[in-house]
Amino acid sequence: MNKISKAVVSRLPRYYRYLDELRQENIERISSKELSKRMNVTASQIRQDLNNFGGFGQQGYGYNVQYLYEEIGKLLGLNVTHKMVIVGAGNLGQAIANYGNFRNRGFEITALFDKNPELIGKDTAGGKVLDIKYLYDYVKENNVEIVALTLPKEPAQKIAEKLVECGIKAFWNFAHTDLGVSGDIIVENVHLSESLMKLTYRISEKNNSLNK
Amino acid sequence: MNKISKAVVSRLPRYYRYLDELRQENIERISSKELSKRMNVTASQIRQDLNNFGGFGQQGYGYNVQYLYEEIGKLLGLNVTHKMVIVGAGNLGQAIANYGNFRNRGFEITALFDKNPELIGKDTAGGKVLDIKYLYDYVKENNVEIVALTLPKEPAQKIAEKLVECGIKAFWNFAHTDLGVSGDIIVENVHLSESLMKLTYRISEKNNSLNK
DNA sequence: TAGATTGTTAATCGATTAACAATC
DNA sequence: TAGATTGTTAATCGATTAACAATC
Repeated sequence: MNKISKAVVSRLPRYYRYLDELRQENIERISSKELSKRMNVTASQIRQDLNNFGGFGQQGYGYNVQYLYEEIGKLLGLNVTHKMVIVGAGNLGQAIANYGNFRNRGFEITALFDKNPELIGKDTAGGKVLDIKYLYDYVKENNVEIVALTLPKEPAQKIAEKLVECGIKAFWNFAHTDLGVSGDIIVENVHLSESLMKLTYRISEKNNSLNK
Repeated sequence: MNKISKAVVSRLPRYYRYLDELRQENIERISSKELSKRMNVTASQIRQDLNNFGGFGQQGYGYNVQYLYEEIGKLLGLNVTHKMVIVGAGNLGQAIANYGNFRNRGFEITALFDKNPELIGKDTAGGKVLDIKYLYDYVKENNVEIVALTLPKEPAQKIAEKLVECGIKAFWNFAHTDLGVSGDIIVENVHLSESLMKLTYRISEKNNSLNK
């Protein structure tokens, strides 16, 4: 299979979300044209995107909602279980641990880690908060696949490096830094402050154009 | 000023972050070439991006770090105060309220809102949690500019519509839905589950290529 | 069979990179 | 002045849209 472009991959979860909604509305089939109207994109883009992965549709019919939903789910790796732990059990770490939908989608959060004694022992929907000193043994013994980093950037960087040595190959990074880890390690960043700045950029832009 | 492309805008916060680090290292000037090495982008892209907004550099010298930092800050609207409230005072809402750096960057979080009586009255760094029934009067009386939506999608959609009627023009949306609000309303989305799916896409992709 | 709609090729558009003249 | 490095134009690359033949 050819390398799929980043732009296409980043649209897959949105297709998945819309197909889930269609499913819940008991809609059986949908054409690229109809879907394009719902999603506010071009029908051409939908067909091009899906055809990167082979033909999911049928001429004259469109796409079967349930089938396409499942196929995209497989592409997104949602047909297998992913073991994840959370490092940093503050509000953000707890928010992720307690978000039920992750579990429904095959994510198995089994523990949180923190150095703060007041948090250690606390119960969440994603398991107990453990002392961070047990982190490295834990990930090795439990075949953890993904580590979510919800802590400040300096410890995040150090801990990530040690986790790479323990064999971790995928990070969901909320720390405000680009983790400096080697190229074959997967890092998906969520930079909340950068998102907020994009919002205020657009506010300023709008204000400037009004005062022109 | 011509319309700046989305791709350029989305890179500005990252420039801003790197310039802040340079500043803290007391580095006075930097060339596009040096910065490109640090940031892992091309020097050409940096110069092109910055020139969308006018000449911030000087031939033979490069860019003055402090000056460029401030100018990008202005572009991002960080030179003015932004009043924000948070709707949904669960872990995620509290995480945002308690994140100190927002305040340093000119964001003024003055209250959270929730319908849950157990949360109402609770104190955070972003003010008290108030009963959601006071939300609409509050935003009107306090000239709130941005509303962060950290609650499930159904109430998020309804509340957003009512807030638009109250004059709110910018949403920072964490609900798993594309807010259906009119075109001149600014919506910046943070879809955590979509981010996590992009991560697992890359994990599957990698596993598939190993088993080929 | 006729109509609908995909899969896919071709055309367009936009973003990134390269090159270099301008200038500090 | 000579060297360095920007600002900016031109070339390349990639992504999106349009068009249409294939086919259900």
